[in-house]
Amino acid sequence: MFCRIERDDMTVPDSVFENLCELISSGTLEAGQRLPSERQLASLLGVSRPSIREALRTLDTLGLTQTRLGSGSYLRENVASLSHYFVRRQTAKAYELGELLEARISLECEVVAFAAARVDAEGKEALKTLLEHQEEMEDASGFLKADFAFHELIARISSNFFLLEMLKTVRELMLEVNMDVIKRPGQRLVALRHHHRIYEAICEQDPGKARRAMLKHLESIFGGKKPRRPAASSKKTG
Amino acid sequence: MFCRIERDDMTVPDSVFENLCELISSGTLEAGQRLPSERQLASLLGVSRPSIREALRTLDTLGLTQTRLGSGSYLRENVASLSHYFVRRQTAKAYELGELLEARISLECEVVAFAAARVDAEGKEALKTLLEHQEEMEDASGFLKADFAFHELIARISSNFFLLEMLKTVRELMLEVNMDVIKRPGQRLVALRHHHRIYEAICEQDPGKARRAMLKHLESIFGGKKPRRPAASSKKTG
DNA sequence: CAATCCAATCTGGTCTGACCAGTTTGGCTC
DNA sequence: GAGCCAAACTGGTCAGACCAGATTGGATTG
Repeated sequence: MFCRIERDDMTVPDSVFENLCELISSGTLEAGQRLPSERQLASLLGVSRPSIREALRTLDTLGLTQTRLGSGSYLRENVASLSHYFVRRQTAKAYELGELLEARISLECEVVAFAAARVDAEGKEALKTLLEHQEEMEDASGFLKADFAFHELIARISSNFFLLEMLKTVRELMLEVNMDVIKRPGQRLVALRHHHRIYEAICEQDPGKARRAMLKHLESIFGGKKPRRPAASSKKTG
Repeated sequence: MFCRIERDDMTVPDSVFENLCELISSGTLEAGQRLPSERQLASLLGVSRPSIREALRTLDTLGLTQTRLGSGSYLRENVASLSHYFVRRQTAKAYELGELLEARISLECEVVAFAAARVDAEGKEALKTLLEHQEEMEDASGFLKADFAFHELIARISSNFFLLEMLKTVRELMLEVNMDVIKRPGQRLVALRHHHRIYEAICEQDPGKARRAMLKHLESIFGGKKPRRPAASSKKTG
């Protein structure tokens, strides 16, 4: 199961890191599962504990694992998210809300267009199920969760995992704002209606329509907060 | 200059990390500059060397610093780039070229539209200078560099640093492909002509035109390689 | 005097072994 | 059977040592 791969140009912790990455990507370790203890890993890989710790630190920094004192290192459920990276980096650089919003709108519109072009029967069915599920949500938190799921599913249907990750990152960075927005009275009904329009456009496999529906959705939701957005669609002239 | 900040819920390396981040973001340390040695830092902050090493490892992982054996840890010039993060993570997850290409096209088109809407006289002047500089480039490597600079300047003019970072990441991940493409005969002249069109559209502050010019540019450049792109612009119907 | 070379001394890389502080676990008590 | 407590885990931190690559400055040499 474990074997130490040695490359000349690589430090010991780096090679340990690669070993662990392989274990993760190969599926030997499953989401949420605990990794062997530092001492066990050190013994198994034939290196010292500090080297293991540095490798684990890298995994932690990249958001692949989470380490709990006295308990162990656990594989994160959501390996794909970039947010940890950004959160850590915010110390060095913070993004303005306006930028995030703009980025989100840009990405969502692109992604939904791809989704509309690539959706299949299964995808339509899944979207419909999610939509019905969201309608039943009573509390703001549950609604927001369903909202995330809806947007994420669209991104998955788009089949572009790079855009998916970017979008996920933006959304997670905007978590608080989303929570504020969703609590506004009447907001949920509006959001649901918009989601239905987006869903319909995707079902009709009409990228342009889907894009416009998404744009309208996001602009209406964040309308009160937008500080600037002079060129959202492609036909305006500054 | 240095002081150890202690928070209960934070580990020693984490607090060291924050300290160093502050030094970086405050500008006390400049790009390219060498950090104090591990032993010095340990002594200054009153912690052990392993703790310092873990903090430095985090900085390295985040791409903020670069550590050279026997020499020291240096602040990276390009602190904002995400690419290191991705490169490291590729061990756990790799993106397909098609996805990257798609993401790049999406992002570039959005960004250039914003740039066209927000450009000022200074920005136009800078673009022109870059363009003239690129025309003088003889070798493929230099041309590619100038190409990067042109696209990056557009992203900067767009004033959205989040999109800028994403785009930068995509571009760096596609570095090899770009190199291959730029070596094709006649490719450079075509690229230059397209760049001129984009430049003109930005100068006219016409986001739609800029977007179309950019789309044409990228699709023509990567045309031979594109595996899929059914919904690039906003008016097509799948 | 200038260029060269080499050794002292920096730097990071790694290991050992120890101790502290939380968490988990299993057996003991009630 | 439920609750509790201690032993045996786990990660967190430290000290000190040694190796290997990089740097530097003085001694050597042209």
